[in-house]
Amino acid sequence: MTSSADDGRARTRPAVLDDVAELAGVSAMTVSRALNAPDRVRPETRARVLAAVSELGYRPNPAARQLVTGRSGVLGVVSFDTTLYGPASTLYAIEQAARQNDYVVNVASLAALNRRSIGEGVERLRAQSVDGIVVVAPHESAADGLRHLSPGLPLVAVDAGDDIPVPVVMVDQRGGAVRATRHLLSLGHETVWHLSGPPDWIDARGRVEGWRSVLEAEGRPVPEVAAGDWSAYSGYRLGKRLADDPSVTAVFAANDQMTLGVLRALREAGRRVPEDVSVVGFDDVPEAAYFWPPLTTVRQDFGEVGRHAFRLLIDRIQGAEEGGPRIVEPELVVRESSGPAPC
Amino acid sequence: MTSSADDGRARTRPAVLDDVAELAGVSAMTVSRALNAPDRVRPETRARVLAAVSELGYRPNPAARQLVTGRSGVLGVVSFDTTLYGPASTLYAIEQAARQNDYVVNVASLAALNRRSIGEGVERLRAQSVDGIVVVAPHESAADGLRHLSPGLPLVAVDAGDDIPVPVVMVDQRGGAVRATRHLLSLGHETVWHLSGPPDWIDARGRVEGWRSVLEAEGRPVPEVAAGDWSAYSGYRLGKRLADDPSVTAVFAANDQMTLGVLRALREAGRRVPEDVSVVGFDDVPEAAYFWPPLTTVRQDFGEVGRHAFRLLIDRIQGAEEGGPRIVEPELVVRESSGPAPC
DNA sequence: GCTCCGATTGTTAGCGCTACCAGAAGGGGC
DNA sequence: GCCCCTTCTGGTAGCGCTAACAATCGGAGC
Repeated sequence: MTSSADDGRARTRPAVLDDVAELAGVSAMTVSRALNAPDRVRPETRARVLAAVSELGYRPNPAARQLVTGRSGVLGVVSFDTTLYGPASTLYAIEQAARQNDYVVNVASLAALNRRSIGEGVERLRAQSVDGIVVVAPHESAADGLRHLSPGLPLVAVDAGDDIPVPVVMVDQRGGAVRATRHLLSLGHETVWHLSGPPDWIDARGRVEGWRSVLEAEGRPVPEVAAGDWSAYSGYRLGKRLADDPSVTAVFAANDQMTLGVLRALREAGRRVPEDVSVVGFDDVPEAAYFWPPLTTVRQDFGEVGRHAFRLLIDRIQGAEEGGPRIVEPELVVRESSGPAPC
Repeated sequence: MTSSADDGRARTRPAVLDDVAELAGVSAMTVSRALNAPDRVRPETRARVLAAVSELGYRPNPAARQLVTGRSGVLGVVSFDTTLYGPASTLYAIEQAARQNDYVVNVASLAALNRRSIGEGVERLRAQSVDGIVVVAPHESAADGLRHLSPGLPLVAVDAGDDIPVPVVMVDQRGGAVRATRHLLSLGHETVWHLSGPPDWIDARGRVEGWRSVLEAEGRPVPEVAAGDWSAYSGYRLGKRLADDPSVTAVFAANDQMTLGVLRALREAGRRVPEDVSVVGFDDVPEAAYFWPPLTTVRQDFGEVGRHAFRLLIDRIQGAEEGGPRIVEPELVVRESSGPAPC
């Protein structure tokens, strides 16, 4: 009865728990329970409460709840350049998984990539009291940054190398590169040239290692590695050099964008793919099947990576022990850019 | 003095405002001011406070602050599939702008696109009490969803059409399509075929309109529009049909991915680009310059879009009047996929 | 009939911070 | 010397919620 005035003045301020309690004729605590622990309240009571909730359009105030429970229901994702296909896909998968588990996701995209920026990203999220953080930054500076973080916040890293003190989800870059290189050798090529990503990126390194290990194991010549920056432009620039060398018959480039540049360089030099030169990429971006020729490449399942990262983080938040790294195996997708070595 | 025990037990719980106050020998209120309104505190006092803050590693509790101020410092972004280049770039720009203004960004990626999912995305963010929301979902269902939202939360839409009750940032899709179409006509082509995006997407519609308006104004035949789904595959499939029709000499596709598919279809049919057929895309994704041939396309400045959206949202949050829509003009980038009509 | 138990609801206190109002201290004007 | 005004600092209360305990009630068990 005392609130009848409220009805008159229409809804001037949003409803709070007490308003619901009053309307339902119960205590605030009961409303709280009806919402958070339904089976600790008699069904009729709960029905009355829910009716009041919906009549008033009540929304729980997360700040108030967090203040007392200490949990926010927010996860943070720190990532380098979420414009790139890999990070964007990983972020997306994390976000989907989070939603299904009633978490929401805060992002901190890094414009630069160095130890400081990682730390800043983490701090920025921590200042919002997220419950945990996924760091997606497969760069040596990230590994470095992670080693110097103040502890106390559940944290998971993606592709950050295995020598860091946090649980990690990794794509087996090495294995992917091994598959790509073996594939080319099995087609009869004498050896394989590699255009790598930036050497300070963890996954670029893994791909170089995998490629090299196969050549060495097979006793093949190991050509010098040229490093690009993941961009199609760098692939084009480095590809031009390879195109001029008639002994080059097989190229493995560190990602699909670079490969696109290589394809263009080869074409401009009049070398046919795959008749004269075979080309293999990495990632399997959605467009790769429509490159010309359709690209043989190594598919990374970023969705899987994101889901693992989420799971791992939740486990950490709930206090589980730190397990070993979760490894996601990439898969060779053979299309038409690779073929038998020319005679 | 009363806290000397704390030092002994090492840091068992995180420092709070009172701890800082005690260490600095001031009241909690003064600490709060030193941190939030530095010029309302004597410099020496502030220095003492800051020293105490850093000695204790104090971090303000955002939940507590929000509870009393009513503001969270969090912005929400609702977007469809942040894996796509456009949404990802817009999100990225918003995030960068937000960071520079001490906001953080909470994402809700939509897996499906319909009125309900938009509403759910907004509700999910609102339940976290974000200070405002940007909806990046250039789809008619978004416009629809936005019309049915409960009010009271600052909201800005990106590319959502101009008939909705929220401020909006738009790329002038029509203008971009006009430029692309005029460019092709100016090269001597009799008319231009269009492969559109899904017709329920606002920007797909704008591009169709722009294209059609030029043809009609110039009195050219208006070929039937075939609608794809933005994917390279759909471009390929529809492109095959065009490739079989020798009267087709100029194609404008609704985005760069679809254009990639078209290029492949043309090549498979033995039609040369640009000698036999000219092709123009839309977006200017980073790879477009490395397609074969390098793609003439219409560049959208997603960074600009994101920055505008952020600005607009902040203005709304601070209670500014709703201005007209902000329009971002796209720009034609001429490369080598378009050339003179064959004689 | 009385005790005891579980199921249900209520009461109290406090999470960490800032708005609001007071009070104290210092400086200028007469 | 006194008053007023500005500058700085402190006390009090309360934001909206839930943890922890207390209270109540109906019925089972004897």
